[in-house]
Amino acid sequence: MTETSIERRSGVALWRQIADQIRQGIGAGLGDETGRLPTEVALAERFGVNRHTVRTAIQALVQEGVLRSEQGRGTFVVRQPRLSYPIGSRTRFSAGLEGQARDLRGKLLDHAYEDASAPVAEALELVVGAPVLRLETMSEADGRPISRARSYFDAQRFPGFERHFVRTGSITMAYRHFNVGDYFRRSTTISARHADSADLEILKLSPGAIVLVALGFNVDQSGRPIQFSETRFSADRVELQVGGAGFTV
Amino acid sequence: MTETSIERRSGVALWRQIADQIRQGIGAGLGDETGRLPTEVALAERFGVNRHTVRTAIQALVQEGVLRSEQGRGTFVVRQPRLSYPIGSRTRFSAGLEGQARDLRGKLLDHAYEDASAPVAEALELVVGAPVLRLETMSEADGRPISRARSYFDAQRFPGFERHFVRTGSITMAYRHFNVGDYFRRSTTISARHADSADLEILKLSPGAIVLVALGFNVDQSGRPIQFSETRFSADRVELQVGGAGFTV
DNA sequence: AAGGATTTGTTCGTATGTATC
DNA sequence: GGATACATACGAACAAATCCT
Repeated sequence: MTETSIERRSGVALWRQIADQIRQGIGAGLGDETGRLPTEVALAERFGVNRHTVRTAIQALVQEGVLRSEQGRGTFVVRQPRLSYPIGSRTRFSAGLEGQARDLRGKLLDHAYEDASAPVAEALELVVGAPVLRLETMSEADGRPISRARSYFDAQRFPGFERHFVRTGSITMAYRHFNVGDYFRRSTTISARHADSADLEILKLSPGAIVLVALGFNVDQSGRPIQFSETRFSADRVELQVGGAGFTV
Repeated sequence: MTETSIERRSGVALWRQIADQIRQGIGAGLGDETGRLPTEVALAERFGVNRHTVRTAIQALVQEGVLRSEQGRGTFVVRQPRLSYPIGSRTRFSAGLEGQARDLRGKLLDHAYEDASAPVAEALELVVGAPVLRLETMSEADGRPISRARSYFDAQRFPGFERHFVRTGSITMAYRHFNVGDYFRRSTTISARHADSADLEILKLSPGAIVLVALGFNVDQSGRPIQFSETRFSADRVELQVGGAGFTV
């Protein structure tokens, strides 16, 4: 379903283009049943480049944890299927990924009380400058970084929200302390871009990696906005699932 | 909401990274109300690079049609807001983008009758090797390439489907000739990756560009699968919208 | 058990592209 | 525009680990 091709003088180094193609190819079943890649010489011939260039690409992917090289034996795919993250009216981090990973956890990286900027104020239906809580979080599945998120909450309605989140490790549980028993995802807007330096560090990606960006907008049972967030998923580790698979749209 | 950052020794030339950031920044409102970019000197300072490097980036974007430079006046954004493509149970190309562009059209690039591969057969609930129709299409909004898609249909249920599509320019209309009055999007799986060479050519992208990949799965009113497709959207031109904005989830 | 073939790992040198000043 | 520094890519040769006969 994907053709291989390399563009010279494109501003993107050949080794990076090759690394990207190999990374893609893995999802499409590159490598035989044992997970073994073609030899470096074969790959060099196939891409029309020197063996060194292929080696640089492979080293980047080894660094990333996608491949594993063994002298004398070959280079092998480290099997790590992409997590499927459900998006729908009941979107929640923990509930969606259960069964796909043994160890799921959310971490609070940072938090601050700020004055709402125009887009944040509009999303939360507050006035510009109203106090809001900004939460910087990240999530891991079996030790692999999956996503990072920046979320905004009405600081007057949810004072000390971050403490409840830290104690329970869950947004859903933290809401309970403010009598929000249930809540819904009103809308999600999905785009994609290159990872910035903060993404690279937090999600442990290599330069040039892609992130899926989901702008989410949650409301409580009465339809009042309670959360506005931007979540960035590592595009190599996650796909977003809308509908199907027996969950409520 | 997005930090600007440039990575040296990343395998991506600085001018390309800067071009990517400017392209993204345009969607986020970079440039003042007249669409004028900061001066080359200011941009160079902001990105921490030499002015020549910024010039190379700008020249690439001018070539791409995103910017326009005028000697003595400045560099200006050619306004082209990102289209918002709704994804839900009633996902249709034409209906979703109405009002966002004046001229919407779908083109048939290629078609062929083939034997179903394993994943296609599974999605359409056919046996492996059953005859299927493969359609290669693309779509444009006001002359800009928006997406390309590869779709599979049960060839026995929809013989000559491609002719009806060519005549009407619409999948929805083509279904009518086979007594499928209505149909639904059962599920959509979204991922992102670097554009391959076919993407670059068909969508008129530059190397290193990102595509949003949506694996979609349509069923008729009785719940029988009727279409399986992979659509690739230019991530710079389109965002995907799930829920909200007054359309049925 | 021995040795040749295969495959990855390392080290030279050279040319070109990218970015700075 | 020209000089300089560094990253990228190529080519050739050899070392080290593994596999197969």
